[in-house]
Amino acid sequence: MPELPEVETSRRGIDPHVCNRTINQVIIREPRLRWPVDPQISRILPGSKITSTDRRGKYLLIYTTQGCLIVHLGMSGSVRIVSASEPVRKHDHIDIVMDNHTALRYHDPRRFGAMLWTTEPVLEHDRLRHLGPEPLDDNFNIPYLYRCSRGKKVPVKTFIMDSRIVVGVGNIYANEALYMAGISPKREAGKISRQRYERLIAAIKDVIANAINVGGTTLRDFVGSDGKPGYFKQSLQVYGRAGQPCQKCQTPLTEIRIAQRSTVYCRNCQR
DNA sequence: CGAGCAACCTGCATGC
DNA sequence: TGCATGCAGGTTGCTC
Repeated sequence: MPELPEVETSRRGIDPHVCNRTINQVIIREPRLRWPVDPQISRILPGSKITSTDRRGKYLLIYTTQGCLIVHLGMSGSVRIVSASEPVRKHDHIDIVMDNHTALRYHDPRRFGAMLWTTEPVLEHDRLRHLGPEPLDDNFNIPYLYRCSRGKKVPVKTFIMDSRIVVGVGNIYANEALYMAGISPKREAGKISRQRYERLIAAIKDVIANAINVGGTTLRDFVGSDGKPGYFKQSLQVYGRAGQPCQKCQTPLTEIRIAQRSTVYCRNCQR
């Protein structure tokens, strides 16, 4: 479910419901996420106030007067605002209960996600320290990406999915951006010209910005109902379309695996 | 050091 | 109907 646009959509959805609320209780039903949830937070957080939310890559940041919760949704995680009395479903692992009897409820069947706690400067946290620039930021630009790519032997798809290079480009958007840029996902990152990286950067910024914008229109549903945003499916050009004709040249789209991830591309348009 | 890949989990679709 | 298999939007941390 969650790539960067979904995380941003979630953040925007919960923000007005959590900011300036005081935390009454933290209920940890299942601490075994990607990393164990610090049991101390059930003691520390009650009484403190949520001051703001932010996002770094796919990490959702919830700042409080005592420290910061760093939330990752993994492959299957979601957060939503519920009435604190709403019955829990399977995989509702954590509730942050607030003073108006609502709760921020964390749900994650596969438990690849995380909820970390820090009282240190957040961006220096071990999980965030090594992250590359945000894809929509101006410091994700041609000189930067071109320089990073030199000498890299990995396929360009693996390269742009590396969070040390740029954050937030997951499997879906990597496939889409490479299609938009006309670059084969298999091509060696270090052997791609500056000009072609220019196209690729534009494509990455475009696909992510569009997904965030569309996500915004279904924001209320997303938060209220726990449903998938469902926005992207219509606009996807290659992901999940193996065998179907390329929209530009009608060649059937090819599916291969790169670094164990499903990769779909047009072998005619993408070189 | 970089590159490749197994591992962490559950749910769901598919095929026998 | 039941069971085995393979796949899924992410990331870390092993090996070589």
